[in-house]
Amino acid sequence: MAEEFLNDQDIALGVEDFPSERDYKLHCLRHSTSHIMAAAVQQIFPEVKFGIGPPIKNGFYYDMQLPRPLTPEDLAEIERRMREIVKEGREFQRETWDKEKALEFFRSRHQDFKIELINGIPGDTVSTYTIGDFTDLCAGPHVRRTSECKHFKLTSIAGAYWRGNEKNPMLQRIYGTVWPTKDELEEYLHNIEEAKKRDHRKLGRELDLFMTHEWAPGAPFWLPKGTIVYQTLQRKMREMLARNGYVEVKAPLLFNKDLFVTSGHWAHYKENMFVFHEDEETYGLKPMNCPGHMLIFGSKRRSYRELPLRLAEESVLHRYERAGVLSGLTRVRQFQQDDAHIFITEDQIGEEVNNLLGLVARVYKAFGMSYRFVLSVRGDDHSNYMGDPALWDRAEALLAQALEANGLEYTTVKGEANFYGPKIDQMVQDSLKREHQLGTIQLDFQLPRNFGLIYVNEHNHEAIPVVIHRAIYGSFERFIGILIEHYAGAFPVWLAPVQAKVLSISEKTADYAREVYERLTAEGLRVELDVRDDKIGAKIRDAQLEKVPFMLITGAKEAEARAVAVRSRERGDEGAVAIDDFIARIKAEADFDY
RNA sequence: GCCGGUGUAGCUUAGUGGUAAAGCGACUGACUUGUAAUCAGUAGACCAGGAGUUCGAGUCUCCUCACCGGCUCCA
Repeated sequence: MAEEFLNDQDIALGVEDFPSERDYKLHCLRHSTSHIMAAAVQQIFPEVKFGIGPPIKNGFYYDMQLPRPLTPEDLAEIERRMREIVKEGREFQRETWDKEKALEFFRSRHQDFKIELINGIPGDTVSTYTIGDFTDLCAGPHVRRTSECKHFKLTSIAGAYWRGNEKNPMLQRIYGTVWPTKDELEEYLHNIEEAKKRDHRKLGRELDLFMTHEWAPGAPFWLPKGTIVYQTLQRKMREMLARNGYVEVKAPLLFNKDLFVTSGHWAHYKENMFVFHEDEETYGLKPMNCPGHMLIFGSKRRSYRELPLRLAEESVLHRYERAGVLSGLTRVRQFQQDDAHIFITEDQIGEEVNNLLGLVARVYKAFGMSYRFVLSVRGDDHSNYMGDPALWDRAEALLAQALEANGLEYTTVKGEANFYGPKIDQMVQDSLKREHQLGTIQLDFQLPRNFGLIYVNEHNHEAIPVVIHRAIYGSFERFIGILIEHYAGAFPVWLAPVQAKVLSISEKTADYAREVYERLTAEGLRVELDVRDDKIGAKIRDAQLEKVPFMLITGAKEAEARAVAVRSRERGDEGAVAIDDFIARIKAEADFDY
């Protein structure tokens, strides 16, 4: 560890908790810059009350209560004062104080949040760090001097509840980023700009994939090109499920509230449902397919010989998401899932979850997407969950075993389980590295009991089935949103809304271009025709911006030879080939199954 | 839902109290083109919606809606 960099007392502090020295160094740098920001804010607003100011991925933030909302001009002024503090090269001075002394100190400065924090710290002492006239409660570690923190930028202002609880007061949060070198800072800012170009909301509009309208918040319109992507994903998934023992059903979208009372959604999920009244009855749009599938299972006497019974459904679902959380395709109110409910015996859980994890791996491999698994288990307060704690223990253990049996890395998160059971979620990142949940495998010991579901086992006894709720894409909407960003809009041939575009050199060869277009269309390919009175360069530019995989240039030479000059989206001019040869090639590329 | 911001032509933006602009796109015409933008012309906006202040509002105030960045919550 560079001794110049760190505070003497901090050199041994916590380094072993980090995967590398660089991570440790970045942690200190970010945490220290957060203190510098707080010191600058205190100069401008002496009455500020500080919350917490931790380092985070790529930067840091500090939460604070201020007399008025911050403006972008404030950020510039804070940055200016931070640069002064950096230039001064103030030393980070660590001290250990008795709690009494700390309480007195922060009380005299009306730092209510710090007092709350001190009271929550075990032991008799706390540590503080001082840079010049700014002293903060802090466990450390920090860099030696503020001059280490040169390459920073404040990035945004946001609101955040004190201690993350929406019943607590909302503080103002300033986000910033900081790096060891100027180049790294610039690279980081550049990468963010680049990532914004891949934003699915921007590309969705530019590529005519989907649109939204203020009269239907949270409900995307799928335009012709987006609908091709949507339906292609549906078709490939259906084909795979059909090969893997699933049957598809279509249940109603609108149900009497009694269904949801029975399922438990009325008690636990009503706030997220669209509910209305008709004929003195209360109805709800289904937010999930599971209750309908429970009715299908319960509609007749079932035998163990029917299990596993895998009911798939892609119906439209509605969830009332709070207005502030809607976002593009990744958080919507109306969507479809590649949903299925698998009814099994308790003995079949391990094998079924194993098989499912295999399907998941197969699908995601097709897109080359990276992901991680999260095992969500229940929290400490069992009253939030339905059913016997012993059943929960069993369910949680079975999911962990299946992950381990498949050699999959996962993290366990307490308190994230559904009210009816634990689950394995699959997380992926969008282009800005924000994480989203896609696939999910949820064990459920509760819902079948609520619906009184039974099957007759091999001993002619009645038994209660276990249900697995599962989706591989998650929702089509969110999956496509992620996929657009993953490919930056340049879909592979099998998924591309337009697989090839025929471009005529001039009007003289427009007839031949049209002939090629009709020939390819008749072969079942998705083709567009551009015979505008424009230069070939302009047509290529447009097709390239539309991210069409193949441009087929047709001029006099090609008409003569019954050929097309192929230009690849990725590789440029590939020369002329016979029409039939091109058809064979593109069909080979479009031939695809999970 | 909460905090902050934004909303001007299909898209990207200019316009800070006095007659709504530009580029791209669209349309029309000319050009007939060989691998990322040919030229010219035309049309297109009650400035998100509503209320108010003012002689006068895209511009100031208030309310509503949508969107963006976060928080909380979740496919």
